Amino acid sequence: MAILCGEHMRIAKNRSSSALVPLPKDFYARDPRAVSRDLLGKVLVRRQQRKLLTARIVEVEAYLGQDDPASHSASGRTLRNFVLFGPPGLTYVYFIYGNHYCFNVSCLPDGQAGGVLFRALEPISGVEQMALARDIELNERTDLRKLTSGPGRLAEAFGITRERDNEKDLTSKKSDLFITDDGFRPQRIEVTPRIGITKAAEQPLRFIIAGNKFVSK
DNA sequence: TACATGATGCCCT
DNA sequence: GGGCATCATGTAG
Repeated sequence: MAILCGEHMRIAKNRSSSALVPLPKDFYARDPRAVSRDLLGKVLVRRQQRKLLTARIVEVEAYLGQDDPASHSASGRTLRNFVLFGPPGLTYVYFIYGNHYCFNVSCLPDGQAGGVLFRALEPISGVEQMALARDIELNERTDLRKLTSGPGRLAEAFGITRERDNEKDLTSKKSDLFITDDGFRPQRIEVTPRIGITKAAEQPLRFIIAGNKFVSK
């Protein structure tokens, strides 16, 4: 597949003999800004039957919790957002605009609300499965950004739904959804205001790998 | 029980 | 660049 080229090819080869290890709970038990920055360049992994879907994290947003007016946890714990108040490293998946799921991970120690929204990924493996899930025809002219560039798109490409994945432990070795470190380090990270919000819209809490073409917008 | 709204994406112009 | 589908959720009444 053409997507496996350059840096990705080298890393894929280096990694092929070692096991895929989920990032530990400690990684997520920190301020969402620190987690956001350190998530850039890591790899989201989905085990799906016999297939392995992997993609590099290139764009995320930090949501700070009860002091952040734009955060779902701003007005306290509810049936929808309870995961954000619980232990770190758990998925928070919600349904939005009657159409899309958004995929987040809880941060900070148990009892403190906060999380990171995944906004864009760069596919590494399982591109055919992602295209199938997104109902996109795959050929030499396909713009691969349509697969995973945007929060709703990446959730669909990875088959992430609230029913299936909410409150899932991303740090468990048994999980079919987790994040791993393959050694890749972004050259440069940019920080910008968050996308699509009205409250606290000016705060620089969106983190992107500079120059990566899979970043949304 | 009713209603307003949204951490989006797609299609049309 | 703008309009709009579509529904789970939270909150008001």
